[in-house]
Amino acid sequence: MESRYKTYQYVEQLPQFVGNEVELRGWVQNKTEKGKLVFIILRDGTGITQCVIFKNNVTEEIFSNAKSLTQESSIYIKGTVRAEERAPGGFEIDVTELNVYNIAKFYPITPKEHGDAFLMEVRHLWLRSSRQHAIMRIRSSVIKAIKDFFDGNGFKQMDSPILTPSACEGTSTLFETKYFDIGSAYLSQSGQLYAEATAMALGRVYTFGPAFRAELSKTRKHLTEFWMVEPEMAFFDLNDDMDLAEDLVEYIVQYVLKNNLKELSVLERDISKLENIKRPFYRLSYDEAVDWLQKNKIPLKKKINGQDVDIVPFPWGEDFGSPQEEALMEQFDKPCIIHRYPSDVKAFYMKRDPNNSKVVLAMDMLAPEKGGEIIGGSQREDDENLLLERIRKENLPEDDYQWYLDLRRFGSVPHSGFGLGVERTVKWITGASHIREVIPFPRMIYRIYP
RNA sequence: UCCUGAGUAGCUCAGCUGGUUAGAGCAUCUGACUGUUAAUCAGAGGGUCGGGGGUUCAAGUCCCUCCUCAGGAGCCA
Repeated sequence: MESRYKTYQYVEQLPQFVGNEVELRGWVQNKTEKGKLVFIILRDGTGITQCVIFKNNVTEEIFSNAKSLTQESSIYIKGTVRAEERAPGGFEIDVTELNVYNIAKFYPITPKEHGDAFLMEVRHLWLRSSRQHAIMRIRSSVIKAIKDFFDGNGFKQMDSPILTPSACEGTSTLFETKYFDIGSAYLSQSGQLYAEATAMALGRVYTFGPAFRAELSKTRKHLTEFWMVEPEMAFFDLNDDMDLAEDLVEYIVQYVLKNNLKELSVLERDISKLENIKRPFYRLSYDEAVDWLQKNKIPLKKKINGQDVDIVPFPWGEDFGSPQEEALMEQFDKPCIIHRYPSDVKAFYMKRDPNNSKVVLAMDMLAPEKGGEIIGGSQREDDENLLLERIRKENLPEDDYQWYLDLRRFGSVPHSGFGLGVERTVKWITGASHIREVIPFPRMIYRIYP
């Protein structure tokens, strides 16, 4: 689509301008001087290119302006594009004109190494660095892929409320805020329940928005504010749900491979590992997973009276923690879905397995290479009485769930859905070591600045 | 919240068993150089050693306390 708005020439278009004059606008990533030469690495958001200012080719004023440039100063340049092997990226601009928008003073992020704590303090500037730039472009691709996938498969997007009257799942700690005279409102931890209602109106829907958890998690895979896409499908059973989850993840990874090879290379990501992400993925029932843990003597780590205790063999009925998930995933080179968990460790809205009342029709997708849990989903309980029973058992406020029970009173149907964590997925695909790197401005316990 | 670890220049770090005026590289500023890629070379400026208290003739160093940050656990996307 041709833009109606003002367009400029960009670094990413340089190959088509070799031998011609271009005008570029951007920031000075680095500058070195060598007598009558000034080299500038110009960054314009689409890429970087080297610009050379040779004293004899420009006016005295331009040359002295070039010498006075500092890291991250913003400039306009005009010059001729030339293929140049010695330059990063293979192209170089012979500069004839230079205008300065702003001379940056004392940019704090130097080309040397920095610690994480410092970089988080200057997150608003850190985003300009090549690694963060690459991650943000991949994040944008992942979101585009998600929307394309659902839009192309007959889904309608619906938006769930962010302010909610009570907990969706009843378990997590929520952010609370005053809501006029009505009392308290809570920031949503999931749009799922509302997506279920909308699926009964539109058939197949997805909700895509932020989720908030006030838990005191302090790990490299948790944020207090994160983005989640949650499809919900009427007339889908657990198997349909798992098929859809696999298709989605395959589509996202292949989309990124098709569109972001340059970024993946900046991140030094092993492409072959991503190329391998094609259906079918692996699937294990919880029972099979527990068998494997027991055979391989993977313990359950528990705290009993303040003492760390390893329980072997792993007892049936306990939920998996990071140590179990990581051990299980070491054998796989593709994502693995674990399904049919004990009902006691899963949320109240999950449907009981008709073949085994001890388990629910739940599924989690774990990513390889320590990607961890990227998807959690289930077939939903569609029987009014069984659902009410679970709500009472978990001591949830029954009144708040009357509308949700209505969905089971007026034309209840089998339906399923899942939630995919955008940051967890981007972290896995990019190979980032910490989730805070894959969202522009991470919100974590102990950090809300900048 | 619990466990572990760390705070020394703008940044990354060194600083021994407590002992003279607190050290380096990068960044900043000045100068030199026509091919730099984290350029190099010469010079300059830059410090409440996280805060407070204590021990001592003497504390960046030892003790107490508070603060901040990082990693892990549980919870989960």
